[in-house]
Amino acid sequence: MSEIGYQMVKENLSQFVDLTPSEFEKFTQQLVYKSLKKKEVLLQEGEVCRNAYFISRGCLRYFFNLEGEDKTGQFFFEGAWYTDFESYITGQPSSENIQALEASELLLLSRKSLLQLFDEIPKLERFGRLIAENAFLGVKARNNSFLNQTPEERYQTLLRERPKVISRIPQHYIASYLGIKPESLSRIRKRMADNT
Amino acid sequence: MSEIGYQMVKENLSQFVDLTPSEFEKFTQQLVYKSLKKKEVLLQEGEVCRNAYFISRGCLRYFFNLEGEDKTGQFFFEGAWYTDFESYITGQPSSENIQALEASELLLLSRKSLLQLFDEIPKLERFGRLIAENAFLGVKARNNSFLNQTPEERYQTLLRERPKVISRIPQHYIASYLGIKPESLSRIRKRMADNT
DNA sequence: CGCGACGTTGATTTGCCTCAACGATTGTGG
DNA sequence: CCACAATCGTTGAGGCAAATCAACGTCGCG
Repeated sequence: MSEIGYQMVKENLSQFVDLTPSEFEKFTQQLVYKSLKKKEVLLQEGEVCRNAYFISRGCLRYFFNLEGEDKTGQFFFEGAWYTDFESYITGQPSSENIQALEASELLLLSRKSLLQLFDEIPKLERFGRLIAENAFLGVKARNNSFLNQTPEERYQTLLRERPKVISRIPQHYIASYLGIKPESLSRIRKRMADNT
Repeated sequence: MSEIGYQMVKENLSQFVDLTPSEFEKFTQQLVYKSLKKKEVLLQEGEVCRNAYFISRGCLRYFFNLEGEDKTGQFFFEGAWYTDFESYITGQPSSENIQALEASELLLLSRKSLLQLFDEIPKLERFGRLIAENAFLGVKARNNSFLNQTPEERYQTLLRERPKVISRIPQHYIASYLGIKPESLSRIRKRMADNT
């Protein structure tokens, strides 16, 4: 594991739980390094998601493939964890796809390793719970954005609150995330530019 | 607590965790009965959601109020638990409203009581975790419905998978849940009837 | 260098929204 | 218990935003 990745995991964990150096060591020993090329697919729908991914560099998205069309669920950047919880926890095949949008470096934590760590370091359960709670809040916020906002408003929220998405993600993926077509996002942007 | 409510909680709990009669007794002793009239509001946005609600009779919805208009997040029926997790856990003011859509009977479990029960009956933590996991899956499924389906498809899914919603919830609330106006739902129904 | 991916623009269609009106049903106060 | 009012669902006309289909320029990568 790279020194930088090591440091990033440490910072991430310390937000949730206080580990001694030796406990932290135990944690990192379970992590498996994986590098990904741009556009490489990490998990295909139908496969079981056996790992949680810590992104030490790059970014991921998860998406659905419907009738040949991609629908982006969410983007994740360096410093974050992602996994398909449902598949990870239950061992059922995943219904989503996970893909790197940039050349990325990941640290993989298998379900098996995580459960073992829970045994060895009980206070890690707190980490597990807080990660799950965060995931819940994120999904619910996204829900509310669909319920309460128009596509244009969702785009403006993105501009305001997640500049990384705007600056690093190709526009047609953003459209797919907003639930509209690339042409429509192009026109929304044009409209907004005209009204300035 | 009514005998029926008692039995329903027992059935609910037994899906998640195995309690001895005396443990179950401890649990039920913490529950507070509350009855609600049709349309009565249980929690207003801005208030802290201090209780989880077990619905022993009737149904609830949670909704947002935007510019005088209601946007329904979800419906819940007898036999289910609901609470605004974010507010319940953090103690922050809730941004949603909770309302009974029928005359309902609830059993309230305060955050304080729950934490105390976790201490007394450690295996209840499992119940807490599973409830949270279920909630997560529910929210994510709803997310996917917005991302992957048209309003008409969402309505058809509802028809197929949640007949209780169709038969017991007034149509304009269903429209608000689907993210459309009552007039549009009426037209969708007409369209579907014509194409039969 | 050439090809494919990406973003833009135009013309047209489609589905939902808005505003308005109108029965039917529900609920309430006298 | 009835009469009236409010709520609810439906329908019509017209507007608007996104989808669709098509074309085209640019950029990046092999």
